[in-house]
Amino acid sequence: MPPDSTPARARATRPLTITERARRAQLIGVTIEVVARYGHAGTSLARIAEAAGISKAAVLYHFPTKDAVVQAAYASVLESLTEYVGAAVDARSGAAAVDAYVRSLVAYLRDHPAHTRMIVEGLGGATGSADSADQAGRREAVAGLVGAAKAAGEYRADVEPQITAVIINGAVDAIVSESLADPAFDTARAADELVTMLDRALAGK
Amino acid sequence: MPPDSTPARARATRPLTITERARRAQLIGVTIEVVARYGHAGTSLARIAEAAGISKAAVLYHFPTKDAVVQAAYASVLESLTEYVGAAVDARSGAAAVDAYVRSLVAYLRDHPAHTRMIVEGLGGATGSADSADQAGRREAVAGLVGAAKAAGEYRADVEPQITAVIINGAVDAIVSESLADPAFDTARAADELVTMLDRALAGK
DNA sequence: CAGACTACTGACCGAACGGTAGAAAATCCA
DNA sequence: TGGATTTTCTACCGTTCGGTCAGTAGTCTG
Repeated sequence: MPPDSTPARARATRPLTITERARRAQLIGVTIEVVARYGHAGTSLARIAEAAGISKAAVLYHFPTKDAVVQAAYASVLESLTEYVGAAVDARSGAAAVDAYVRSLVAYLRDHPAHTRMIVEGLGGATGSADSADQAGRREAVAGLVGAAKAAGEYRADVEPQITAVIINGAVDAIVSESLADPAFDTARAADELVTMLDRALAGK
Repeated sequence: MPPDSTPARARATRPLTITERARRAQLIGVTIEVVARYGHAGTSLARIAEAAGISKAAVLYHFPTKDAVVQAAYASVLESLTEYVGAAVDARSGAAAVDAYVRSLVAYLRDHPAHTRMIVEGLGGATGSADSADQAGRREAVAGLVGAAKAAGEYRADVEPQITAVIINGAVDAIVSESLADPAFDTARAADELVTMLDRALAGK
């Protein structure tokens, strides 16, 4: 009997049961689906519980609040995406790393529509995430890539990494959003086109 | 006594009173502010009414539903923006029109922060708008501009208008969003940078 | 001045929200 | 087997939501 007044797990990093892990994983999974389907505003505790086949109270037994569930789901998606893109980017350097960033991001999001919808929702949605911090981190990462390509002499000297990063991220996001709105949109071709444009615009002399 | 069961104005295009016009305009104005400040999810009928200094019922006297108020506000912003950008674009042709599109859009949104926040909110928000239709229209418009520049021989022959339009819109939106998150961000410089990049990437041989 | 119409209020409604309480299953361990 | 612990349930609470309703000042008109 630890002096743990909290009814929900959460406290003092107890070992975490098998059932606990399984339920958490399941709840995160269904929450991703629910947010992808109904949007942030349409994601209620009741809906998550129903999708998981348990009661609202059971959900709140595993997570302290509804927001905690959504945030965990969001973090899960972000981690998965970051790992995927990170692997692709780390395998190259210079301008090739920037190209890999564009292509892997588009590829990942094409292959994981639910994740994509959740992230797109989350970018606009207020509740769920560290939003602007995430975005700033992403910009810095890309700016780092651009800066490296510039330092390697592959990009022109007058390229401004921060601004370029904002533009690249915006272009990639637009390609992803477009493919969500119009499934017939050829994302791979669009990614190729973007890479070509970046090469012509940034490479050089 | 026309067979008009609807309590709210709305029906049969009656002349529309002075007070009516004034209240409508006021409600649209405060709704833009409220959405800009609290987001789509945080915009309740009560909040709109309070901001306008009248009761909820009074708001619903002038508009049939809450969504109608939000939609009217959204349409108002869109119309204003479209007019501004349209004027700038129509004054040029070819590649210069594309440049004007980028610059005027960034300029307008820099000068109207509340409008900007409402639009950015609206793009992600489910309730308010014809969202995807608006986006598609916007893409077509820009694709038309790109196509014209291409036909005029200012852009390379292998430029794909649709994909290019998606990329341009994404880049512009990213610049705008960035300036919202970081007021110190130099949007005019970013717009210049983007225009330069587009010139290098698309202009052609 | 009577009646109609405009513009509005406050009180209220049902539904949905996130979250809590207490008891009941299910499971584990001695 | 039996007591403790984990996991889940049903029932409920308070709040907020969009929206309705009956009534009422004020104004305009015949």
